[in-house]
Amino acid sequence: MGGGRRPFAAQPPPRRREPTRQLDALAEARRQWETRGLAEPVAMAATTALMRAQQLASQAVERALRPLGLSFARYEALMLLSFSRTGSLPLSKVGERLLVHPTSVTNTVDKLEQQGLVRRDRHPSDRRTTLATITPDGRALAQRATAVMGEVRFGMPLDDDDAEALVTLLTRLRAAGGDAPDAHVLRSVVSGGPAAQEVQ
Amino acid sequence: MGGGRRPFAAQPPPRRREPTRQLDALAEARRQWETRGLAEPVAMAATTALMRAQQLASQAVERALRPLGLSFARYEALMLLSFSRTGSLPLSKVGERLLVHPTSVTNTVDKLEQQGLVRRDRHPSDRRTTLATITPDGRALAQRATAVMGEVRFGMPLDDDDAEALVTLLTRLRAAGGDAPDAHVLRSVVSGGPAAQEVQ
DNA sequence: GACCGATGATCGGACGACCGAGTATCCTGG
DNA sequence: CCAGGATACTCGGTCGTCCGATCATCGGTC
Repeated sequence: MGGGRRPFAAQPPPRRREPTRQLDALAEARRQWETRGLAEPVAMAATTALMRAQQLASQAVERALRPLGLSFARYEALMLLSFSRTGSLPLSKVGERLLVHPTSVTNTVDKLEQQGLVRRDRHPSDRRTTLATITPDGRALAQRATAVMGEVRFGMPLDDDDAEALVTLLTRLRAAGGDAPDAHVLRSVVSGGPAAQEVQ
Repeated sequence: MGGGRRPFAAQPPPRRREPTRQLDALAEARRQWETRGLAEPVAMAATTALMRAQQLASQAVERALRPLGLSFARYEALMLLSFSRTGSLPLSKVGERLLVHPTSVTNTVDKLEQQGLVRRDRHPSDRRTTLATITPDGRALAQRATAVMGEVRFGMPLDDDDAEALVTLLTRLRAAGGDAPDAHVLRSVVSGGPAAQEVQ
């Protein structure tokens, strides 16, 4: 993280080293692709655009969160816990919701635990599973972080209309591309809708 | 990287451990956001969708490239060099085009060099700069990799129409969000800033 | 009740990207 | 000609993610 420019006002421009920008590297890449008759130029353009856009948003978000001692990954985990009824979830559940690898969850929770924002508890009945429980400090910080995230619009420079259109396209992408269900079980239980209820 | 599911056929489903999917964690997050009246729900949804989508595409791409011993970062660098007239570019140029931090370029070129795909040369006139030069092996591998990338459509599950729409939106995002022109203006203005503490 | 395939979490290792610093080298204004 | 700032690259350290493998536990089956 550390390139691009912070898209949003809020802060005074922090003097930092960054990859100097070129006019449009992506358009240039696409031009090359088409000129040379390489395969799937549109997909190529879409993927590279996707990666750059994510990079930009991610950088903006990480930058906003850093003063609070959080990363986006940890912030997400914290919010997830704060949404749960009891303030705690099995690590496996966290990974499932956040779509990250089990080892990443272990990692993230390690950090949050060191920071005193989360605690590890035993699961009452299943001794394999560990529960991550948000602490009062964790809740407090999550709230402050959410305020900050709102100020920078989550690193999303588009206005709500465009952002909504983006969500539509990306939802389609995720659906087509593998964000697929192992959810048969889950789904039937929860009463059919894609927008499932609170899963605990 | 190992989450999601590989959206494309090509390989036989490698039995691997992956974050088990849940129906739509993102829709759920948004529901929570709106229910609780938190700030900027649309931006939140767009950013999280962007990150997941990138993650999916990235995983698909990395997975396709791995058998060739390449990562997407290295593949991009290789293609960039292969597009240049002489097959070599200053490292700074590479970073600029690929929008990555100088240290990342050093890193990437180190790896490519170890693999014998790229060579480091002296710049004829400027002794500060190092040229990365693609080797014949590098060209050959880049070509094979491009074929593979075509087969998996660069990890892009959308069809060309949707992909094109996505490119349009993301281009707007990048334009609005900081993929901005070169920085001389900004630079000069910034000099007065006190120790850049970007506290909000 | 014992077996054996799933499941949950962790460890060690690898990558990519970043930041902060530090060393050369260029270049320009006085 | 030289000082001082800009530029190019590199090193050391952090973070997040993934993979492969390991260990304990669960749970269904025979």
